Amino acid sequence: MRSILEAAERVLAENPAASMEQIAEASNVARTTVHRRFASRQALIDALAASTVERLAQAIEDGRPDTAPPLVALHRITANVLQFKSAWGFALGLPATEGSEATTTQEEIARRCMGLLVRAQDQGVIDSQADLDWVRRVYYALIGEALHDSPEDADPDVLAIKIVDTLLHGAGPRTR
Amino acid sequence: MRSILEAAERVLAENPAASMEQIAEASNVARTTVHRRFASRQALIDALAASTVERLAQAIEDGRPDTAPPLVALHRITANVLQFKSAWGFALGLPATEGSEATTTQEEIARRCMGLLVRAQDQGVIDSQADLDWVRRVYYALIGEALHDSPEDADPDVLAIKIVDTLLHGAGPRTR
DNA sequence: AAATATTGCAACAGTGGTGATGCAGTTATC
DNA sequence: GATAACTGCATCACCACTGTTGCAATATTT
Repeated sequence: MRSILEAAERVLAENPAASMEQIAEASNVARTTVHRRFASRQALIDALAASTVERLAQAIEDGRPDTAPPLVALHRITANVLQFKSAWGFALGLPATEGSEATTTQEEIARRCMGLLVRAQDQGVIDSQADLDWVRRVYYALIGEALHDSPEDADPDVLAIKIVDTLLHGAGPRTR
Repeated sequence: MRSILEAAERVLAENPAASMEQIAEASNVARTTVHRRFASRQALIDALAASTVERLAQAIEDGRPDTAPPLVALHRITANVLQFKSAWGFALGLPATEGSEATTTQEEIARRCMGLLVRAQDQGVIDSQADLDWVRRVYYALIGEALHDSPEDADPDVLAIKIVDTLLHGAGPRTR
């Protein structure tokens, strides 16, 4: 059950169009068995997406987004998410069914993130004029980009520093 | 010929797994005709990717990346690319064959971009400590993100300002 | 050990896409 | 206007994937 989802993660990460056969093979199970657990390919994908996004939400929660000081939370959450995504990230981009559990949780995560950004803005960590929706999307993009080339080797904390620094100060010259 | 590629762009943008049939239909042509022009599905995709990335390179060149002042070039190129990508951007993410014409041109574009960033750094527009490879990827990501929600309506110049500003200064408080 | 559930295997029908071909009608070229 | 090129259409063989089922073998429970 869980092992099938794990195998699916691995296989689909390499080839999003992989067949049920390949997934079954990767989890050392007959294709029929997969079909017995998951009525359809879509059902499997939904289950995978839901399970993964659920754990992502947990990793974020561990950073205490609405109680820790914004900067601290930002760092901790970034590091947690990096670590999680580098191992399980693929399934988060999976095309889950409209209105599925995965989608709902994703939205919940976005709300959590916005809440954190609002607190950061209130405390002057983010410019008061900033478009927080844009900031959030940039934040997401930076995380994705950081993983794009430093998959295994890099220390999540180091990467997190880089991301938060870029998010807040950009690439322009430092005036201090 | 060209009209088929244009239709393919439109159709594949909505559904990357679209069939030759759907592409043919969208270009008001019989499926056989498509097959007569493009030996295989992959050949069509390669041609589409090559043609598109070629025009992107032109749009970048129009911004004079290695003669105009870095900030000016950055703005102009960003606006040009935004405009181009909002209309034709999808095909740029297409899985072209290894070592195809499209891939080569992509690399050429990346080199052009790096050259511009180096000049920007030399002139103090970008921090002398900055990791230019990272900056370039962040730049790409910002462009992608900007298009993600403002597809048609927005003025490319306004978006370009937002992107360059974020790239150089981030979301932190303004000290001026 | 007996009963139950789970699995692998083989086989099947169904679907949908790919790529090719022959032919007849249409369009462009000279 | 004749010729050559192109197109649509119908059809074909072929393949890969999905989803189902029956059955025998294997694990699990009790």
